[in-house]
Amino acid sequence: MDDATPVRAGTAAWWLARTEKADDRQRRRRMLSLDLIADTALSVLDSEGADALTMRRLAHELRCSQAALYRHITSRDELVVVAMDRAVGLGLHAPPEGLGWRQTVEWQAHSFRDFLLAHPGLVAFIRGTERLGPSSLSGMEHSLGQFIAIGLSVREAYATASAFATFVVGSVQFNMGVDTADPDEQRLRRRLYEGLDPQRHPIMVANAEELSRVGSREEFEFGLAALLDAIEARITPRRPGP
Amino acid sequence: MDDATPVRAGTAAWWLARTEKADDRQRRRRMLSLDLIADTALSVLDSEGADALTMRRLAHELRCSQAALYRHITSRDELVVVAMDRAVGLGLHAPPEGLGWRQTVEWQAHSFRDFLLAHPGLVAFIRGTERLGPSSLSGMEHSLGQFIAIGLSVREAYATASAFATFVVGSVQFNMGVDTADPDEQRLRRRLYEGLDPQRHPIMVANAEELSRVGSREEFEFGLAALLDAIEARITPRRPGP
DNA sequence: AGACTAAGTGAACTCGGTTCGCTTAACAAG
DNA sequence: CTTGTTAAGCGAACCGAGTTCACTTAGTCT
Repeated sequence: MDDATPVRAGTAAWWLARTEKADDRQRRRRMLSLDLIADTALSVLDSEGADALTMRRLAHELRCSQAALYRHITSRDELVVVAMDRAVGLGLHAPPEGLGWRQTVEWQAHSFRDFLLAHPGLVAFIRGTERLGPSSLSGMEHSLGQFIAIGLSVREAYATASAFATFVVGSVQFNMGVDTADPDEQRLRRRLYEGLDPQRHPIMVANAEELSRVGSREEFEFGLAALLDAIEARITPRRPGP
Repeated sequence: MDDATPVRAGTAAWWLARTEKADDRQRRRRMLSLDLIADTALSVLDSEGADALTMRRLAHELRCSQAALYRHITSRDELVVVAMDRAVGLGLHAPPEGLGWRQTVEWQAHSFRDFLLAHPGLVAFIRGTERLGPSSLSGMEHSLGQFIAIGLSVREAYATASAFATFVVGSVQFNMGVDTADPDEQRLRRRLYEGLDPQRHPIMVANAEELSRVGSREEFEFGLAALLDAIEARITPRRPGP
């Protein structure tokens, strides 16, 4: 049997296989469906985080047995991938029309970040375009169009869009679970910085107070502006001067 | 008992508590020590990935019982945090002296990325500075110094350094487990792009061939250059024009 | 009506992390 | 040297996760 090849969930091969047999499903109709499972998984994921999403919990929520779930998905890994794409399909919207490219990209970046912050359970599972479903690629498509329209090559556009996605994901992942605006958290961070070896970390010790108050949003805005500036710098030389 | 507060491993509070009682350890000497455990965990992590690192496996490797591990570590979470800091302490080196700021930062970014690629098991556990141990903060300290030296405020320097770290982490995390240079992988990606709905993804369908060949390194270099350019622009706002 | 097959079930199985009560060994004081 | 104290370590369990298996149920198609 040659189809025993272990196809990792979310890979290109996997998505191909899934879309190919998508129509075969739902002929025998019962209650359970892939979408229903994905939606339920998503609601658990959002309300109680990644750890709360267990097969038992999901089965209980759907009032079916655990084993029944395996008729629609082959593993928990796959479940997460499907739920992720569903979330993206539901939660990621196209940017408003009529904005300039810079504002559009900015809008997308913020929108993507807000989306991830709204679904903290998903962040850990995010991977690159190789692991995204069709829904997840829509935002990418839009970015590509924008970047190509302003003069980047297809290749550059892809690298640029990926860089943005990378940065957004990194930003959220990097600051997962820590509320940098929480005064208690700030105080702890200050004490941590102050307690470092002044020989090895002179700056952090000296500026503990100030550093403890820099939030994750500040860092995000800086990086975002930097990427935008870089694009601007890259396309303006080719523009006919004023 | 007020110290029953659940202190999450890796948080500022946790590191403070740990350093405070660090000297109490190792008085009664036996075979096991925190460093030994961390080193062993690391070697398992590096050679066989995050999933292979189980308490049973670790105990077997150290030829002790699982329960013995809990004399030094209170949970698997904590184990990972400790191992991480140990890895950073061992694997992250200071940049060579005498480079300009731009080259230094570039060196650091590449060094950090290479480090993460060399320890793929660690990436999933990376969090922001709030969750880093003293060793992990050394690179940050160096960056801060550089950025302040070239004219950024402490606050800006921190946001900037964080943005770099964020981007590096995001880049590795985003492309975890996918070898973009692998021809098979490229072929699959191309087929995936080609198979998309041309209505919704016209650009990706039309440029499937080209897109499938853009690697993760390309994206990384673009973003890195962008961040560096942004700093340059920020510190030389009004350079006397030619 | 009967064969076929997908959907769903309940009970297991395996393998994680973690806890419990116990033993062992190092040290300090008498 | 003995003895009390305490940290280090042990074996065996416990609990909860993902997954599989043999089986039943209910549509669908001759």
